[in-house]
Amino acid sequence: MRMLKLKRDFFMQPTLTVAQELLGKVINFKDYHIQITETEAYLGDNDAACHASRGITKRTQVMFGQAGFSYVYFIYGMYHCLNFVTEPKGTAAAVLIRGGIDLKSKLNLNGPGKLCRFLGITKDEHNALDIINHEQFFVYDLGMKPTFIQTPRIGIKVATDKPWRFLVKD
DNA sequence: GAATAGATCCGC
DNA sequence: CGGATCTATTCA
Repeated sequence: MRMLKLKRDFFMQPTLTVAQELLGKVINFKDYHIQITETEAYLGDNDAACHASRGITKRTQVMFGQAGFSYVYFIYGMYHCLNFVTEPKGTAAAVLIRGGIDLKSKLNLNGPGKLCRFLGITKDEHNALDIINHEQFFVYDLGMKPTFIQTPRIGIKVATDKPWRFLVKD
């Protein structure tokens, strides 16, 4: 099985491209291997649904940084959501990991909050990590190209006309 | 300082 | 549907 660790070049691509290409990739987090089945693209420029659309804050500053970093935010007082930053420094954009499959337990982690709870990802410990140069937290490619479908994004109230959600066809 | 809404999930 | 209860924005 081919196991190719993604380089920063991958995340430097346009965000919509990265969101599509991430499907079928595997997140290695400590001893967990999560195959990504669902992503959403968030573009800071002209995307009202993006946290960074109204300027830089302490929470969103990571999205303005370099591609290939993790962006973990805390929401609703209970759940964390994992994103990967895309685009060069100065451009706020990220891909939200909405769902995946744990390759060991075969659990279907359908939902960003669920996924992060399973992995034990927290904003305090795992935000703004460089996943290109990290021992226990990175993404690798198995060389597979799953067929996917494209739908409007979920759980937001604005910009729902943008079909920037991608999920692997079952 | 207070009020409110939000990229969520679970239990009743 | 309501609860959990953090973060950022808006209003006073």
